[in-house]
Amino acid sequence: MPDLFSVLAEPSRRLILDALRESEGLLVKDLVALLGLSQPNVSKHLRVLRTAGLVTESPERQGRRYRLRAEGLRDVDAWLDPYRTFWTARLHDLGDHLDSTRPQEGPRQ
Amino acid sequence: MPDLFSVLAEPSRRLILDALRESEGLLVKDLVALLGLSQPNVSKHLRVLRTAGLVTESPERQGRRYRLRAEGLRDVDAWLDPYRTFWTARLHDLGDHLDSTRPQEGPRQ
DNA sequence: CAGGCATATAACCAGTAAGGCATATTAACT
DNA sequence: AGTTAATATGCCTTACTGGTTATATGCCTG
Repeated sequence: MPDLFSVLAEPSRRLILDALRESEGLLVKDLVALLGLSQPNVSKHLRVLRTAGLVTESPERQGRRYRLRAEGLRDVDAWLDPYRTFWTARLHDLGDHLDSTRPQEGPRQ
Repeated sequence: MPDLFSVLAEPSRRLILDALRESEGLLVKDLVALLGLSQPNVSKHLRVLRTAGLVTESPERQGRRYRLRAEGLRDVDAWLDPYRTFWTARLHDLGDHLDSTRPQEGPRQ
């Protein structure tokens, strides 16, 4: 129910996503250890993320493995899109001073 | 001080950005009329957006013109980037089954 | 210089959500 | 079944923030 941006507004939540992105699946306890957050806190955040479609959960021998579901972020990407064309236009106007602030840029589609 | 995602988490704020994106500059009163929000409310949001570097303000004959500053969104784009590669990879691995399963966002598992 | 717009700011209220602690649930193992 | 490990949930408190109303500021214009 809460929209994607609100979900991402929580720093801890982004940390969780980052962690999951780099590890292809983690147990709650791993996240707790990794991020130094309390277990209930992590569980709560995971729930929000799951509801938002940003992570998936699957039962495992000892615990539940959470994995990133990056496709959930496509909506953000989509929202960003019209703005993106905007700033590329700008870029061209201003003479790439923008690029210098950002090493490797993967060109948008 | 508040991070970009928190700023974007506010629906009204996104509306303002959208409006500015499509109009190349608007006065506060225009935004008020356009979005049906109260003037102080709009002003507050604009301040947040300005602080976040998402809009610029310039004095005008009768009022202040606010313009979109899309480059401010590059950080979001940058954050998204590693995830983006992720989902393109996935897509390619799984043979687009993701796309088909995502007409309107499936219920939670 | 007075009056009026346009906008910002201040003070305040209310909803909401994060975090902590305790407890419930579930699952494996013995 | 009893114990333990892993995770989820409920309750409570607290902090933050959006929204409103009222007021201040600044700028034109007459």
